[in-house]
Amino acid sequence: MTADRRRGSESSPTRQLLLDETERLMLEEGYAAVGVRRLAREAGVAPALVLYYFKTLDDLFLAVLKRRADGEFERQQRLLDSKPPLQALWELSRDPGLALITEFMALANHREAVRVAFAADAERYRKAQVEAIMRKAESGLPDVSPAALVVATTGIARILGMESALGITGGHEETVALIEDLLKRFYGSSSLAVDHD
Amino acid sequence: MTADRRRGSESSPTRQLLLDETERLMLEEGYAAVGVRRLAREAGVAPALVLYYFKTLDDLFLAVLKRRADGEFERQQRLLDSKPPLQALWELSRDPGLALITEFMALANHREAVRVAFAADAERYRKAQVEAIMRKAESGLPDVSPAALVVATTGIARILGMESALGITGGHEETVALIEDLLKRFYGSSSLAVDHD
DNA sequence: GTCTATATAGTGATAGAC
DNA sequence: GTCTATCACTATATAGAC
Repeated sequence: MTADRRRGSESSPTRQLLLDETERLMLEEGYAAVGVRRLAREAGVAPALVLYYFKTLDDLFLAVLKRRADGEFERQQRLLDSKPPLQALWELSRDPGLALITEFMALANHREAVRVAFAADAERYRKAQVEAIMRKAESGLPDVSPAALVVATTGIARILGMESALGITGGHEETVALIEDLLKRFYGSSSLAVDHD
Repeated sequence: MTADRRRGSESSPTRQLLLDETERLMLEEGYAAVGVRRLAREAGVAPALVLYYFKTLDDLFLAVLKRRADGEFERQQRLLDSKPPLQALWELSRDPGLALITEFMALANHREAVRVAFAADAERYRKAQVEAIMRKAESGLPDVSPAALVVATTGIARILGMESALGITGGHEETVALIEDLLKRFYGSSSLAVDHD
């Protein structure tokens, strides 16, 4: 299973370094900044070495996506179980660290292989989120579809993040206040001070 | 004012054709498919002619954005005044024709000139939307910030469109049902059957 | 207003030496 | 596992003929 799409071992330090630098480049300059030569320069290796570990750029992006998705899924599950799930979701989706997701969303529009993998991950995450809501459904929860709550909550959080990145901020404060007020009403008035880190 | 960024008259049929083909390419294959050679081939002209009308690719994208923004703004204002504004906004933001906006959003991440112009347009649209809500604020409207309602309504609609384009559909039906139910409660139970065209 | 021809630089990817 | 050298192709942009 390791034979034809990739050379080198999965645990190779160089390979990990290339994945790290790819994530950094995507976050700091966008996915378009990631190329064989540029990535090699950032990592301090020869361009051909990038293609030794990742036969194509698709393979590189897919590897970044996979490493992220696995790690983040576990983090999500932990948070979903540690506090009211909708509130956990709101905080998770507003985490600036999730900017990489936005970048992958854009990338998915232009690379079919990434699109397929990204969509599969997104559905997997969403399924787990809906299940967490249903699992912990308490009396305070309104009589609406858990799936709709998940989509609306994460969707608004992500739109706010995307717009902010473009310098669009009109109405953002009011929207954050509205959502956090609604969460407060759903879950009672425990502190909702969101700390991102 | 026509001198140094562009040659050719603003009403030139060839220029209009290039703008049309750019929009079509962006919608069908994404902004990355738009280049001097490709666009020229699609329009059936020589590559250099593209650069005769648009000195740089930035100028081309900016011209597409401007032509769209002007036309759509008028359409938005008409719809905002012809029916309950939040409902108008929901329908407007779900119009598949707005997929071009998503493409520009992605493009804005990678072209500073486009980012600035796009952000200015977005703030202008949002301002007009909030004003329409306030202008027609009726008894049925809930006691929440009009700006928050605008951001949430348009944001959810746009996220649904973006996800659909990637093949992510989990929870979408439920979300549409939730929003349309809320709109019904806000505005009474007049027909909400959405017709996109 | 439209074209050909070209300049300069970039890209992803491969072969093969070490 | 890492390198140099190179292939084939694309990019934006310009100069100047018609």
